[in-house]
Amino acid sequence: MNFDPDPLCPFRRRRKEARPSELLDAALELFVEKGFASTRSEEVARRAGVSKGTLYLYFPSKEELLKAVIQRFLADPIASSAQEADTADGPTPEVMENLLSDWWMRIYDSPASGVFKLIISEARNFPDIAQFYAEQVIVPGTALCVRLLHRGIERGEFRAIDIDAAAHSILMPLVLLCVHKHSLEPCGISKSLGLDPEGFIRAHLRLILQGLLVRSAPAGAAA
Amino acid sequence: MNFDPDPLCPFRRRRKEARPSELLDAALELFVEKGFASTRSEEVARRAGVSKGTLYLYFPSKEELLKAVIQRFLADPIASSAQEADTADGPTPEVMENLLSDWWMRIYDSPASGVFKLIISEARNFPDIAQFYAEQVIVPGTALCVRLLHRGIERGEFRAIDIDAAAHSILMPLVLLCVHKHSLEPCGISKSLGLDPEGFIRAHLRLILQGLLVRSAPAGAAA
Amino acid sequence: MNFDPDPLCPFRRRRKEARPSELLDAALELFVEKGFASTRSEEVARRAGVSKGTLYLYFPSKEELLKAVIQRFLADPIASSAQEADTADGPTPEVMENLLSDWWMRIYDSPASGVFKLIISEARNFPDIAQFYAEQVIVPGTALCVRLLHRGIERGEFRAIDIDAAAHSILMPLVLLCVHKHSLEPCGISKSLGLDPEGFIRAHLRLILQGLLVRSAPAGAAA
Amino acid sequence: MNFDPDPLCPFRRRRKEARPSELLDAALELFVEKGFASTRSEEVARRAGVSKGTLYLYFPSKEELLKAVIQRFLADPIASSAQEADTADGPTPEVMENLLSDWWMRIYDSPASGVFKLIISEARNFPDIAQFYAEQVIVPGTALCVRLLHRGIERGEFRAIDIDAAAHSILMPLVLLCVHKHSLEPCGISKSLGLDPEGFIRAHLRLILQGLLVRSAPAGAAA
DNA sequence: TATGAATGAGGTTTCATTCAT
DNA sequence: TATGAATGAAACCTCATTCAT
Repeated sequence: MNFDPDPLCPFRRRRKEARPSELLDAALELFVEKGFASTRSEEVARRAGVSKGTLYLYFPSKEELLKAVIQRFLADPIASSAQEADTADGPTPEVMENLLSDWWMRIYDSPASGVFKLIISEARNFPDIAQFYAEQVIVPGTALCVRLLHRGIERGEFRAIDIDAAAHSILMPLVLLCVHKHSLEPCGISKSLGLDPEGFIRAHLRLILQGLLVRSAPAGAAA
Repeated sequence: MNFDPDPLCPFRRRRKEARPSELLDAALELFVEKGFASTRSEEVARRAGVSKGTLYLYFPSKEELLKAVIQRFLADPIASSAQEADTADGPTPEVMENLLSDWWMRIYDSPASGVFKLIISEARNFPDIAQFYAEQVIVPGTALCVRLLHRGIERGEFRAIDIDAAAHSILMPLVLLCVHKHSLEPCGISKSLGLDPEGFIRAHLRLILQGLLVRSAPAGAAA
Repeated sequence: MNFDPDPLCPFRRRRKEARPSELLDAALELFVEKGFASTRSEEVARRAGVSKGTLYLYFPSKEELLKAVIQRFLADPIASSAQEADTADGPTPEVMENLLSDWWMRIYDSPASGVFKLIISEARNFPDIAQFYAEQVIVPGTALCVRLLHRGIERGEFRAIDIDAAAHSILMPLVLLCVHKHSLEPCGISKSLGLDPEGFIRAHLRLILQGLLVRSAPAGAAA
Repeated sequence: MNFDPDPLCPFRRRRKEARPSELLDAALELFVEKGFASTRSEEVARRAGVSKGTLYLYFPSKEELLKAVIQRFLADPIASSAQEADTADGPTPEVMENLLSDWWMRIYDSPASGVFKLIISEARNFPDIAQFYAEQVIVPGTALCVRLLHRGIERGEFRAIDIDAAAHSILMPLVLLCVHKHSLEPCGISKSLGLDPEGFIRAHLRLILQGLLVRSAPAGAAA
């Protein structure tokens, strides 16, 4: 019944090879938007422009699709971009303020920002996802930050604080910013936060650098 | 007109009055643990020690149960405790370090800490919950923090920084700490953070107060 | 705990004895209104002014309640009143027009009229109800009608038609009138019928008596 | 733009197009037999030879299925066949006796006869069904009858009786005959009626035409 | 006798997954 | 490869019935 002599013309091949990616894009969007359990697999397929059955040609189950989504949107943009931060040069405070904010804004603006919300929501139902997240994001992300703090301390730019705690003080608001982008903001709660992300990130880093306390007055002061 | 014998013996009454609370406790646990959509209503009932039907005697639907959970665990422990913080006295840095960490540890230790994860996960599916959270938690929580910052600036203790941004720099890690308690930690990822919550909160607040930079005062000073 | 020295004061006794009747009234109303399956037993209890449990003190199940409803509203008003019709005297056409329409209007105006709808709806689910209806209503009702027709024929007032068929021609519209009262009319369809019941019944009987055809013309005619 | 192979083979298409009809047939049978509320949707599916889920592929809910049943079995066989009756010719009494009894026997013998019982039972629960019935059946059905009566009167064949009332005297027993076919008869009560439908219909129409009264013509006449 | 909290079987509906074409 | 009709397990919710008080 099928006379098609060329079952893989260039066009179809391109479509075919793009399918998994289109499905992953659609799945990320929907999983972040509605949660994993509340997203129907048919909806993912439809948003990717294919039918329900086709989804199952590429992913054996909805759960495997979730894992593929995490894999795809975690490994690439976060871990890879972390490396370039190490090549930075110059005074560490400037590196932190500029490079860190640029680095995170790329994450914030990318679809990967939704992965944070997704993982928070689904971690307990899929513990190996949590494990994967810890290894692929938390470890390299904090390591990047820790290296910067180390450098600053060694260079005499930073005080000798608790490096691990400081890394989290620095990064956690950035993570929550991504989370809010996909949870509260779509509900119109951005006003409550009152902050544009870029502005907040820079203000945040500057506050971490300088602290709240009034700078040592002419004569000795400060706690 | 009513000749019936006492319609509710003490025992029955006590059970009846306790039921909603027991159901809400069970529901919070499970909604936080597995997510709203993945929690079967019968499971909530069973954890509260009653049968499926009994749940529907007290809440007309699973969705209304969710709303009641949010209402119960948001209004009471978070918003109310925020008031006492205002009565504090003494140097603002100390108030921040002591009172703020105590205040938040009470939240962290209470079952209400799970509400943060729950709201992040469900906000987009139930936008009025997001609204409620903004009004009941974000607004009073940041207002408390903003008042403290104000006081510090007016007293000359704090630099004149962007108060709103600073409030978020202070609070967001505390929120994410609660979120992690219910998402990553149960998966055994607490080691990655490498920090006990109380220690981190104090270190975090001290970092915010003092900043990273070495005190470069004209004459030697600074801690 | 119960000090009541007189557990059956006159008032309570009266209530108690009235209970089954009140429950049957409420049950008839609701079964006719919503159908047996769609009526919740609690609703019956509430409309009778008692609680759910009390219903089960008087009737062992919802199904037995239905049977009691049928028994109560079938035996009494229909079968009993049929007897008096036999005592009538005078020209049979007048008896039919007057007595029959009075008799049926009493049925139509009584709550028993709803029983017709109820039985039509539930007969197949409860075949012994159908049997009971046939014995208690159809048989005596048609018998009454048959006797009247007999009398008219014997007296030379009526033509010698098929008596059984004629009885049904006479009675069926009266039955359907009762059915419509409880099915279409509450939906505002009375206008479509365009007839007040009393007027229709008299017109109907007169038509049956006189027929449609033009009365035998001066010279012989008619089919 | 669509390179997919034929999306619906003939076999699948035929099944798909037949499904709704098969489901409606099964639904009518069961709704008439057991009532709407007492019919489980799975039972409808099974009688149509499909599974529970398939039913919901074609009808969004049990209630919509009911409405589709009414629509299907009302518009087609009753209203449409009413038109042909108007094309009749010849003496009106004969038209009434022959055509009307044929017309109604077709209704009686078709599955649509059950719709009368169904509507009587469910009208109050679904008022728009009652409305639909009034518009689609009562109005055209009585209009057909009214036209016949009109013609008879204008031609001098019929006396000038109350046309609307007469139409109901004619039609109501026919309707109740259909109702009984699906309520009492399956319970074995046909004997009480003692009449085969066709015989009764003809006897009924003849009685309506001729009346009960003996022809008291000046000169001898009458059948 | 009367209550109404509690139960759980059973009904409606959804949706991940399969498979014939 | 791609489709979408079909399935049936499982979820939500209802309600007849029980029973401790």
